[in-house]
Amino acid sequence: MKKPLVILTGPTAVGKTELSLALAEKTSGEIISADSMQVYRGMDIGSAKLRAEDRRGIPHHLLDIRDPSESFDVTEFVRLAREAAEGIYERGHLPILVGGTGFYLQAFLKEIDFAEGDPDPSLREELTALAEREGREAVFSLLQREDAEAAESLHPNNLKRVIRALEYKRLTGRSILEANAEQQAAVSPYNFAYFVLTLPREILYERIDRRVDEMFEQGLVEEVERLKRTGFDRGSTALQAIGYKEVLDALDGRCTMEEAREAVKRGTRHYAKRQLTWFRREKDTIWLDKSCYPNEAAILAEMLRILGEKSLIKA
RNA sequence: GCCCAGAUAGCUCAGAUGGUAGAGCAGAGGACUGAAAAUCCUCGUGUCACUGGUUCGAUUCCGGUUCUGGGCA
Repeated sequence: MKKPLVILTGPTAVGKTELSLALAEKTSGEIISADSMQVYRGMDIGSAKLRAEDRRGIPHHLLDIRDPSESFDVTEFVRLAREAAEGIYERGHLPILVGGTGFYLQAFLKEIDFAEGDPDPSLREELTALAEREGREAVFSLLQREDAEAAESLHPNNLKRVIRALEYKRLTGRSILEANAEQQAAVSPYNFAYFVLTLPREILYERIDRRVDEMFEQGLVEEVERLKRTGFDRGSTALQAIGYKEVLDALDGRCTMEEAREAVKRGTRHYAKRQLTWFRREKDTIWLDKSCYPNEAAILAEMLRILGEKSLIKA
């Protein structure tokens, strides 16, 4: 018997968090955050993290589990999310994965095996340096020599992926393509419902603009100043976050705060677009266009109906 | 009112010594298997303001009109 699992995702600012609370209440669910930036403590306003006092007593897992100076990646996410899910099952509750990091959702859902090919920081550094010195093509040609097949599937400019392919090959002696193909065949061990909440692009972009303005009103700049004081390392994963890197640029005098605000809006729009591309490609997704329902209650009713149909909850 | 400079893709602008035009940004589509809020790829026809003239041919030259900046009254 497969274990029940609900996924609630969608592009940033579509309203996942709000809906997730009502859903959890109706299904005796617990929420596992699938958000690569909400894991960081002190990054609250810019990551649109639900405040503890607004969680209505519903358990939220994988929020605030790292310092911004620490790294975090999919494998850790999968490990921790699995642990959290175990506990939820033991309590007789339903795990609800909520968040917009599609890669994390996929890795958890399909239980992608990351046993082999641990990252090698010194190799990454070396190859990055080589790219800076001689160009990305130089690194790419290494891959062509060592794993021609993988090279063919990658664009020479996509340095991160080229490095990873090279790293995997050198560490395991196998092509990353081979490993990926194996994982691709994986069947999810879960009985799941994968909801993708969406909105017409124009409306979504308006919501994004509005939300970014709200973040600034709520003190995003102060939040970044605080992080900067406690050591916000320019190389850290946390600094890849939209909203943080732009404000930091402004604080460091690289642009005006007004320019930073526009850059945050633009970056968030681009991000939402990328998320939609990702979700479109995922199989077995259930799309819910908010603009097709009169209100949240109607969407919730539809979700509950589907969950009942799939025997994820008692009808 | 006069003088000068502009008027070209949603925005900022480039350009052809006359053969109907191109960048950046925005926007759209896509990829993604240990950095993923990251990383990377692809996509540009628009009455070249309007109107006369010169010309085989004008968005490009000349005149006028309108509008927008700036200056002088």
